[in-house]
Amino acid sequence: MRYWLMKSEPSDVSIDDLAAMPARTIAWYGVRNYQARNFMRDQMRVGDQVFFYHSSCSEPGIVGIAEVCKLAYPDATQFDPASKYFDPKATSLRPRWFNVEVKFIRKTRLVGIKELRSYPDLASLRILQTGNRLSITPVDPAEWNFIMGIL
DNA sequence: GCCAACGTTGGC
DNA sequence: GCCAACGTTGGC
Repeated sequence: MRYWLMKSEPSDVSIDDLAAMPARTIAWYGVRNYQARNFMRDQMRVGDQVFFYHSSCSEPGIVGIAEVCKLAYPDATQFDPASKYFDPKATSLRPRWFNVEVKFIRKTRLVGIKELRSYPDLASLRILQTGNRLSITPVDPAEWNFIMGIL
């Protein structure tokens, strides 16, 4: 089992939005970065644990825990001309984008990016590295355990 | 709104 | 394959 951190803009999908979904699950649609796609398509397995992170907002940081509940499959929005995620180069025979589905586990207190940066134990956390913009990043077990310990 | 740090695109 | 131009991310 692996650990991940997944960013979402709360104005798009917040942790509360996830908790309010019918089965408390959501398709992680809209990823249009190959590295992030590859993590979902090639490495994520059902049961992997996820830190849910709010980005591009007034209080960026970890806000909850989720779990991968469905393996990657083609992202439906790439085929929808009305979607902002439409990709004219994608076809059903050759889909370009994939998404997993995640399930709400629980909310946590807000662990802001400034606090995350304050812990030497988290110095190697991927999202804290300069210039890292990946919306999905792996989290080392040691990093996961450390953060679980400060929640 | 700014801007650093990317990733992608497309002409050559 | 190179690389300049462009678009995006995301904290501040």
